[in-house]
Amino acid sequence: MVVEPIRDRRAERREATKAEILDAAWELVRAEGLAALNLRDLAAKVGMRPPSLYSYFDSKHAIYDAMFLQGNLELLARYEALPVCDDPVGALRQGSRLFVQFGIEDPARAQLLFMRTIPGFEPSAETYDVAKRIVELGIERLTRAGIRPEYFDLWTGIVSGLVWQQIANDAGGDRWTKYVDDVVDMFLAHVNKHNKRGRSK
Amino acid sequence: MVVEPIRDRRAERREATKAEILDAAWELVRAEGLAALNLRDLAAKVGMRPPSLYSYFDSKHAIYDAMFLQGNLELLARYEALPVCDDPVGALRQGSRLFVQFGIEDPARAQLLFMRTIPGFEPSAETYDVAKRIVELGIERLTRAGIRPEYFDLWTGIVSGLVWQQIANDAGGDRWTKYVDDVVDMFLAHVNKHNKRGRSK
DNA sequence: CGTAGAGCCTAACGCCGTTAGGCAAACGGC
DNA sequence: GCCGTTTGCCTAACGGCGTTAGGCTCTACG
Repeated sequence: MVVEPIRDRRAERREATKAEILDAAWELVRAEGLAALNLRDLAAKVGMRPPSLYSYFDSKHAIYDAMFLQGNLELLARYEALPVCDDPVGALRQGSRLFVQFGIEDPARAQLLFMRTIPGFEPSAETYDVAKRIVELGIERLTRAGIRPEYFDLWTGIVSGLVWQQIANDAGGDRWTKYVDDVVDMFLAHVNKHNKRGRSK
Repeated sequence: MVVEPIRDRRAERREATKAEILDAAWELVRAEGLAALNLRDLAAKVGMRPPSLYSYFDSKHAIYDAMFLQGNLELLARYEALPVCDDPVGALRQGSRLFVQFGIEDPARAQLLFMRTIPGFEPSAETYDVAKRIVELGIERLTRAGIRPEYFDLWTGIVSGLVWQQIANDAGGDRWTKYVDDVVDMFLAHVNKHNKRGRSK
């Protein structure tokens, strides 16, 4: 094995510090809320002065953007780690549970990823692509379950609403799993009814 | 008719100015986003210096609170102005359409009223009561349609999700009316199925 | 007419994100 | 092994934010 160029060591160190900053940011955001993040506290948490953060991120929005990317990568990884499920309905249920679980377990992250509440923050094109891939995975599941495209928006709205409602009500426990299953059932029953009507025409 | 005491004239004037400030705040919030509201622009819009706003509101959060109250009163008024609908299902559909319409027509207002995205802002007890009354009106409609309490949360989650989804996707037109009707149908079908199963036990 | 207070002002404070500029340590070429 | 460059962090400061202190002016009222 070749010796690593020293240059890479530096880059590694740099990436490690970036990761440390992001970890601290997540911690602050979880504790105080998404919009309450501020660079002075963040810098203090990683043992720096505020302006030094600008060696690693161009702006506060760039930090949000990096967090946005991290969150989406995490979600994508979980989707891909899901055991294969041959039953299309089971797969839809599985994916929906994953999404709701992901949203509920970290409300601040859900707010960053799925709501647009920070004024002036738009995810960069690169990070947005990952978000798109996740949407595609969801669409794949919907399609396999026999749901037609005109219902996709309705479905995402319903599932997001579930997450939002659980977060807003500080709902504990795992009652949400029943909700998810209920919603999958009712949605499938509804679109199947319409599909049949459509076919019989 | 007795002459109005001058004292009341002053109070009237004061209330008028408060209303003017709130109107300007709504305008700014609609144009720039909820969190982008700032006292300097707001003061300029009503022809004052920023500190003068403190003669009318104790803080920026007090302004949000007054807006929160106004928004809820508006929604309540619309609910009460709804023509009476004897058909329980029709009434549920009617109420749901009203809610979604209300949310979509002013996303910033919906964000203020139904999401908790402003750090540190909690509606005061007084204003919160109005919000509760609205929830009760919704529950009344659900009950009349034969839906049991355990489904209330699920329903509010679904309807809020619809609003959120329409806002997030900048969806224009009135496609949402179809969505609302779809959702009402599927929800009723679902809970009726469960009701019957429950009864047959 | 004198006094109280309402309504608005200017000045300033502390916090925020951000920029400018400096200084020491680490690096890479000779 | 020395020297210029680069890196990583620093201090100082700017403009914008919400907010407070304090003063001026004009109106209402005894």
